[in-house]
Amino acid sequence: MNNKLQSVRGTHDHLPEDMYKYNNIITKAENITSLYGFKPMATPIFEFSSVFKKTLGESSDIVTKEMYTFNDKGNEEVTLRPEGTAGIVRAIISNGLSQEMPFKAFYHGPMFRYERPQKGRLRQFHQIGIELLGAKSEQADIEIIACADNLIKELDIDKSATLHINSLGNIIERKTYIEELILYLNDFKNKLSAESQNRFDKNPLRILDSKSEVDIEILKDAPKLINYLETESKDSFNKVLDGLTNLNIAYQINNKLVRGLDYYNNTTFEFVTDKLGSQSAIIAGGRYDNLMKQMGGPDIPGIGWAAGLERLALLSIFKAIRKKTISIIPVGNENNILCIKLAQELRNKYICTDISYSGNLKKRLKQANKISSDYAIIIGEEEIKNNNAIIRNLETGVQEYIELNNLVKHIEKILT
RNA sequence: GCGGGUGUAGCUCAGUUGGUUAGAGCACCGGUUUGUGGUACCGGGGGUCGCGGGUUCAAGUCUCGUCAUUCGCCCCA
Repeated sequence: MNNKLQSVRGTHDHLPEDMYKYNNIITKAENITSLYGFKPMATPIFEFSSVFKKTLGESSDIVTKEMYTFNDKGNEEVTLRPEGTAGIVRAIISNGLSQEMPFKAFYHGPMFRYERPQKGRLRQFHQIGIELLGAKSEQADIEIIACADNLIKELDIDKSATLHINSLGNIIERKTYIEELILYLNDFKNKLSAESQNRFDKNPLRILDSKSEVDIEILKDAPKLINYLETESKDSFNKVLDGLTNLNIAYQINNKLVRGLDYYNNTTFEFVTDKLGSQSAIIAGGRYDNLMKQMGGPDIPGIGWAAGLERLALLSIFKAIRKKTISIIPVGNENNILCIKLAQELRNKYICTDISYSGNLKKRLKQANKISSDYAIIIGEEEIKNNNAIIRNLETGVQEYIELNNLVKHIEKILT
């Protein structure tokens, strides 16, 4: 195999079969989110780097080592978007849409992260997401999670996904908690795993979801974030949980769930699976009440989620719905014009029509069979002479002569 | 970024302790008297064994590097 020509590491070609599957998921997502009032929207694939640096957190892994950043010819520093939320929020500020709250956006498209590729983890991957701006109410949290749950059920992957939910509290509560956590962990600092020791200074919250057994053991008696939430945050979290219960959405409180992006607060959730190895999150999101203000816009709260298209696709079973197809087979070259006109007529009636380009009758029938056409229409000299065409059922092999004038109507009839 | 596995035809894989022109199935193309496909039979094309060094009389087989992929860590969708 000559592998000189290959796509860049961590990027995949989407061949027709993949596209059918991906488009199916995107269409379902668009339909379901529209039931909740989300409107489609798209932002550029790259932004000024500051859009991401400011929002994701200077110490986050995404910003420090995973961004595709470069200077363009005008010497502007730009970055291929590593996620969708920052761009949507930027667009809302840029376009003055903060007058139209609440604002509900649905988006999908490629994202880029320089990571080590693995199954379900690519350098160019695709996300589907929604963002709801301008709603502080827990109703928004509930609705958005319900929407994700709905999508998962629609894709028939609800049996392989579990909803994990947590509350990060507000900024002040989290700050107090982090201080306490550091105080507690300080005694064990040297016993922590190497990664966690590293996180100790950079982002201690992340130590919570360490998989190291030593860390887990140490964390057993660590202070819990939930105990540091004030009444307001606690009530809010309980309202969200209540709402989910009332909607029959099963969840698991996971107080170790800490999202890697700095802009989250209060409700944070993930739909996780155990079927994709270490890539467990398929849909993840949460509340980001400070993001817009932090970006220099008005003080408007937000909440949203993003789903990994490739991960959803790996979990879902999809069979493309094949449309009935007609193959038109001209015999000899004299009837080409007539045949292409006929094909056009059928296509105008929304009937999938294939017309063969070359070969003798045998080869053309073979071709029709290969693309699994339902019927073949054969038009040669003899047929023209008699003003008719052969219509052959490719499944049964039964064929009959139909007058050219009635051909389109006849085909419409047998296809229904 | 760290550690492990894998890499032979378009696809799935065989290739014995390193030894002559590298195989199979599927797929593809052609044929079985040329105006009838799917089945059957016959035939054919296609691989510098991921790439680059090294060891050896001799390497798909051993070794090193590299690229890709995959698993775990990390991170996350």
